Amino acid sequence: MATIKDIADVAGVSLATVSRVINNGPKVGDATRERVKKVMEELGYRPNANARALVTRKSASLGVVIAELLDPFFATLAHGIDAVARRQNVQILMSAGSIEKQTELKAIDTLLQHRCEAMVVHSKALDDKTLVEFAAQVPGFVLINRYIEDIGHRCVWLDNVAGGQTMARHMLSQGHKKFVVVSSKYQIDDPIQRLSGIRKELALSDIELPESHIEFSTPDQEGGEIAMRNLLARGIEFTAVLAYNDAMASGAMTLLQDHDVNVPTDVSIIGYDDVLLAKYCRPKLTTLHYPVEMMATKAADLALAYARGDVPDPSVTYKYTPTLVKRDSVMNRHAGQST
Amino acid sequence: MATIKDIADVAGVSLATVSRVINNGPKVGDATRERVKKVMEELGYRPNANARALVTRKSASLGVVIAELLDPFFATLAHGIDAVARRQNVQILMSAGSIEKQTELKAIDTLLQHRCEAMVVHSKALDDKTLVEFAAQVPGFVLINRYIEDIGHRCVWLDNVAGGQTMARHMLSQGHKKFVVVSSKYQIDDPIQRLSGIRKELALSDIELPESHIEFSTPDQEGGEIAMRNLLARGIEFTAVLAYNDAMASGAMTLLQDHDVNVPTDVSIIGYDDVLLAKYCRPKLTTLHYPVEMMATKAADLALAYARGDVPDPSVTYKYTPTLVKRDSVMNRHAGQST
DNA sequence: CTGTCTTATGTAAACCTTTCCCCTCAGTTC
DNA sequence: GAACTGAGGGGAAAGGTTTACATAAGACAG
Repeated sequence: MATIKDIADVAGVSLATVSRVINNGPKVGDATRERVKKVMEELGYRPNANARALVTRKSASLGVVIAELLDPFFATLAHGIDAVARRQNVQILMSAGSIEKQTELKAIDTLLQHRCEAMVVHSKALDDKTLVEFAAQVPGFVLINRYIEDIGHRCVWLDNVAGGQTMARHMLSQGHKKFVVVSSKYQIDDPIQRLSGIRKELALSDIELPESHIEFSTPDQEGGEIAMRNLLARGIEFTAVLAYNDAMASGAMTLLQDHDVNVPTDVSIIGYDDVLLAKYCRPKLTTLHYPVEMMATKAADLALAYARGDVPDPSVTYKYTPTLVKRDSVMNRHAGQST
Repeated sequence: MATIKDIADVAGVSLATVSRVINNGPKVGDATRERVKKVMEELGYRPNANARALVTRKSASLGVVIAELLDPFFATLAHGIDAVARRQNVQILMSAGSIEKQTELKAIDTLLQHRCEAMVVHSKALDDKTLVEFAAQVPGFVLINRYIEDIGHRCVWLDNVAGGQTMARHMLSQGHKKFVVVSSKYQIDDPIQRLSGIRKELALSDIELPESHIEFSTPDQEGGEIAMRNLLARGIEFTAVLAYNDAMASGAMTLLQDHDVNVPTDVSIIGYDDVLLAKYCRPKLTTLHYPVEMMATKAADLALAYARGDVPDPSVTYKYTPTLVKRDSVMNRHAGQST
């Protein structure tokens, strides 16, 4: 593959001049510029990104660590980041972290080996200290879906407690009094916070949520089915199901329907995330919208800005709040119709 | 960040020796090896991937070009590739091509700038010639979901004609005689081939498929709804819907249900791809399983193997065939029950 | 015509690794 | 004891680019 030197030789100029042309630098005569460009074209020249990164100590790439590409939630996340990367002409280095300590660590490490100075990281398995250390090393290290106070201005996160409250409040406003919760068995921040929000809100109405009314399972459709089966088997009476996410909600709903329990007439269900699935299950899922794509682009922009050395307004924080999306899986028990 | 030179100085050895330790090379005494390793540990040394790629002309990374991260089909594809990358200790460089000529071109170009010598490319917008040229330049250039004869041994693809035939054959076997097709409006190979397979199979039973029975729209749920709405508006009678993919099938199904048409009793629907959604929607979708994850890992393995200089058996080709997955969206009109 | 600016261009060092080739030294072999 | 062997280790070039610094040529004022 042609190098800058080949171009210089053919065009009869020095390496420096070619480099200036490539980078649209100043101090090059128009005639020379054109000639060099023409030669580059002819030889199919492509700058060597590695050499460039080596000498400039900048990588023109954005590292991304997410849990799991398969999950539509992360796919949306990746999509948002990709949009920014494309706009800013930056290559994405992607790794899945699987919410496992070793894997997440290795993913970040590899990114570091590439001297990637902007990264958007979704980490649930690593502890605060480790992440703060990485942040100290990498100027454009941005955390998504997690808040750590020490590096708060580099965290783009969702208020899950408020989310939990909103879910519960909506059900309460629709006249529901008997609740069960279908939660994730992975005890990372998210389910814990959402649950605490739920509890907080229910407490305001003097409703208690005994442990037996909460079932933990894998945060996917199958997990939702299993959790709901267990709840049913336990003979608990309820009219409202609060699910950890849309997948679990959908699974729970499927299982109820298989047991001839009508949704929402007999039992109402609310999800969380508002992924595509929410619109396409039947009945359509009432859920909380997680503005993940917006957050992803924000995180990517932020990472790239920090990497460039820009200092975004340090007073703003990047906390987002989920919003209620009313569809057809929740019924108003006062009025007797779904809302 | 510490460099090899720092390690050498502290450990009191030469650069060459440190390099040998890093690469587990020979010619290093046990004592020295240990000492160097210890120093590397202490200094938190991380090899510079860029410098390494520059000097070795190998990049230890795998380029991936896919259409669109949001699409669960591509998410699965990416997931399969990621598994291989992780196993082989290779970093993924990911770009979305959006099925647009310029974008796909640019994505590949960027990969090339990184001197990525293994890439898995999903391209629908670029012509054969362009791709063959790239393949000539990049040893590990592998095409997924596309077949080009000149580089047939570097294509991992699905037999879409056979897929179309299977869809039609299944519906015929269930006693269906009145067909409509919901296809993609993007006239790339896939919908054309699937449609031709359908036609071929129907012809065997002397059933014709007039143009008015085919509706083209975007290959997503909304497109499925729109297409079905148009078909209904046209007043066409049918009992079998053959959809371009699961998303369209699901959209079409939703619309039918909204019009009080029962699936599968009144109308049977078959999808294509067998993505997660097929299991989530109600009734569960009978569909063709596209072994995309298996194909993705195959493609990634192949790309990496070619990049290493290995020459896989040139006599084998990587053609896959979709298989029928029977769920609940198709009814047997002979027996009167869903199969 | 000399001196001073500008503008266009060239030279060479630096970025960090890998690897080829050379050197040294201790132990073997005859 | 000379010649050889092999292991452990070092020196230096190479890989492609950017950029600080140097240089050359022309423009222009005085």
